[in-house]
Amino acid sequence: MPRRRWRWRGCSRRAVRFLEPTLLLLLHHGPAHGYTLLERLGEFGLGGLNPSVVYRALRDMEGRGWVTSFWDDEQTQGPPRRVYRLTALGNEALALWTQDLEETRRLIDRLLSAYHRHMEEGEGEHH
Amino acid sequence: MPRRRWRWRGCSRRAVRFLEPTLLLLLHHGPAHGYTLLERLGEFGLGGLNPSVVYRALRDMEGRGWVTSFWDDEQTQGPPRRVYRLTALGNEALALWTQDLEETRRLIDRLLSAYHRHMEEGEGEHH
DNA sequence: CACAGTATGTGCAAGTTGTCAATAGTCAAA
DNA sequence: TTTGACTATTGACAACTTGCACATACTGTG
Repeated sequence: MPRRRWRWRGCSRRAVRFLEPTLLLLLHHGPAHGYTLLERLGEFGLGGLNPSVVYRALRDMEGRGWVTSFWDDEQTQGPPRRVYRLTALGNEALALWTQDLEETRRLIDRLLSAYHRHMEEGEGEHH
Repeated sequence: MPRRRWRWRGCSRRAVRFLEPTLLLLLHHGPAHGYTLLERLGEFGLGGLNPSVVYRALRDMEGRGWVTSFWDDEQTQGPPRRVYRLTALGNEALALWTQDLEETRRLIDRLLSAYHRHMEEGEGEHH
């Protein structure tokens, strides 16, 4: 019963892994509504994520004290909106996340350079 | 009930995400035993993974036709060992994986450069 | 034989992610 | 004034992934 990783359920597997740091980064620029954040995710290649996933991530981050939220006073076309604001703790989390991202990038670099090096030597043959 | 992402159960969360391409890369150098692969993972920063995870990944990849396996004839100190060998399909999978890794790296780069750029401008303040 | 080390595999609990659908407000056309 | 479209947020559940504990089995040593 092999797991079917290749099916790539839903739209994105990689995207969600970077959802949290991206949200933190967006909020680092200033408070924002969930819906706005959802739209701006596209700028970082995380477009097309299911809204539920994004809202859930925001609530989770609130649970950890990384962000706070309150209902917006202003009237808009639609139901009341929640505004999220980064906390000091969230700011630290962002810093930790960037370290994590840098490590991840080093890992990828090592992998890719090993791959390309071996490709040049072996002419792309697998033995 | 916030999920506790920060607890980082076990040794590694990031590591498993790069397990498959790393195994494919190692096998690209030639056939190998699971146990050997397990040990060599450390070279790519994936050390300390639970053996079960690695063996399971290998069996899964076999299920997808990326690798084949057979029992080693040679006697060694221990039970018979399984030898894994990359298939042509696995070779293609590796190529696809590297594309995926390159995209991921671009994504990380975008995120990190946005972070650092904003840090320089804003002097590290979050609003 | 008991035990340590090598080598692989199974099962399940716990956690994560995707999808669907519910809710709820505003606006505009028919 | 009902219908539909768009804005916003949330809850519940199924499907999937991962970690851990343990099972198995073979070899060599005291």
